[in-house]
Amino acid sequence: MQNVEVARIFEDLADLLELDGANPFRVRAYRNAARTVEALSADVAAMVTHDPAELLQLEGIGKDLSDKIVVIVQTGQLPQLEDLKAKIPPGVVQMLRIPGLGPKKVAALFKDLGLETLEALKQAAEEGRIAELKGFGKKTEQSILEGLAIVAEAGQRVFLADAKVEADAIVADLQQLSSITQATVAGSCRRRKETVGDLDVLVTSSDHNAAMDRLAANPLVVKVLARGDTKQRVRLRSGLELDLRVVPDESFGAASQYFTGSKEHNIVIRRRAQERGLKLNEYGLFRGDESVASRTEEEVYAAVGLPWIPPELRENRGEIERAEAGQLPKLIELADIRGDLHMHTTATDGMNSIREMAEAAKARGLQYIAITDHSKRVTMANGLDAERLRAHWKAIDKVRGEVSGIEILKGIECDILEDATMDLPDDVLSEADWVLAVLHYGLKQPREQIDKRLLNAIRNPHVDAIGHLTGRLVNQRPGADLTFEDVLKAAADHGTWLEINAHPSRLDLDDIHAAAAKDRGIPIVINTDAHSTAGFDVMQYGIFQARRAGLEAKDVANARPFAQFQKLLCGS
DNA sequence: GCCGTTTTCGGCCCGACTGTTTTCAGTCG
Repeated sequence: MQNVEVARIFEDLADLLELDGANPFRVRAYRNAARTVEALSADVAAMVTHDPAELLQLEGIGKDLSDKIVVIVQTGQLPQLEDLKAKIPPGVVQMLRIPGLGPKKVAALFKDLGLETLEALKQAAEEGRIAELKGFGKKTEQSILEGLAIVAEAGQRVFLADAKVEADAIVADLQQLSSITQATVAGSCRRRKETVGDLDVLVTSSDHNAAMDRLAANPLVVKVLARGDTKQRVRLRSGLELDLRVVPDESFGAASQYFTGSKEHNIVIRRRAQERGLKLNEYGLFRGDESVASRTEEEVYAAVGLPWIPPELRENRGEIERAEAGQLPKLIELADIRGDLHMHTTATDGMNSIREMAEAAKARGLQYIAITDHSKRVTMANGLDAERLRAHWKAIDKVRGEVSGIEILKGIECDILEDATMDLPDDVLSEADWVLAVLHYGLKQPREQIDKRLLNAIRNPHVDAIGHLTGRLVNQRPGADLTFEDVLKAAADHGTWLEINAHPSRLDLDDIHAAAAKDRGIPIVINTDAHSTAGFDVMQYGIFQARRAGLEAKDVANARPFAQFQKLLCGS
């Protein structure tokens, strides 16, 4: 039983309780518990086995919830959830995904009209039966039909990389308007979450109509969904929805803080304000009617007794306590990166030659790279056997002689096979400058076997680092089931490093795992996994992920100059 | 359901917008 599975059960239970009309604060307690469990690097299943009383130490977990976690871990399910599932059909829960429909309205549709599926909902809306329901009307009925179409075609969160491009373009366009004095992206996009559900853009202007008209006229916008004095919501061509907020110039700091979130972070910050006799909203921090702070985020945080907290950390996962103690990390930046230790060439499934990759890396200011083409198991990518690999390394030697000003390591991305052996023999691996071991196949094997494969690779003296540890693909497939704590301990013991793969669809390690690795003193490498010279562009997303994990330059091996990098590599 | 040197009961962040309403509930972020 993985933590995410336990969290999922609490989330499902919260949804169902909400539909059942439960006390909203009780619902929140379940959602908080889900968050806590999901953000935990330790295994709750292991805690149950070891000593269930440990669960009570977790934030938002009391007697009742800790008992429920024990039941979930021991039986794989929760009777209370099963009871509610029997009472409320899954189609009713799906209705919650329709914009504008919350628990109250969905409950009415279910109870008063007996609608149990999205199909039944559509039919009822088309027949005009919904508008007749108390609290509903023609407009709600119409928006349900539109919402159903949206849920059917997409509704998924999009990669940060895609969302950020659109948000940045819209901000740049708004900045062209002379009446707009300041503009910024806020929300989860500013926090650099790996996926983004919608976009938030904040501007300061004395003329809210001009700002909203400008956004409405942007070619990326297909529909204005709502418009008031301070807020406009639009749908973009990509399907993403974007909220524009217009606030007075003097409120920019308070509004940035407010709209950047996260919700959980802001709840704690506002509680701190309350404790100081203050009230915090998007316009400022107030004592009575008097504004105490509002112009900059720094002012707002200072007024509640904290230093400014970088957006990437604002998740209420300990950053507020660290800020209070003066222990916020100095987060790594893109400019700190000196090397890239994972990339492909035309020898396997890359688009560019060794030389082209080396020159492109050098042009971006990198001091060293490792060429890491696939090993033979990856037949689809024309993976290298020992003979071809040795020839490839000879070709790298040749380029080393031709391209100056950049170090090129002879590397390999070697598969860890399903039987827990390496795809290439030790004598070949021993000739490499850099061995990145990875799982590509058999990701659905049972946890015991995945653990065995990873631990074998970590203990192999020729393996320098494990690449994209879990093999997860964001929004597409979960990672392999593994005992993360055992993997971390082994990596720390054997001096094996762990990669943050910067590709927007991988971002593996995730922020929680990367933070746990840092705590163990395991060096992290942030690599692009570039399959072309343009592939180097994704480094920024790896940096964002590292920042959300609280990593500093000193935690990242390839943020070191080459001599120091090599020294660290030899010592490990 | 959780939490607590103000509390073991009574709180639990805060405001904008919409639609269906004649003053507000529901939804959203």
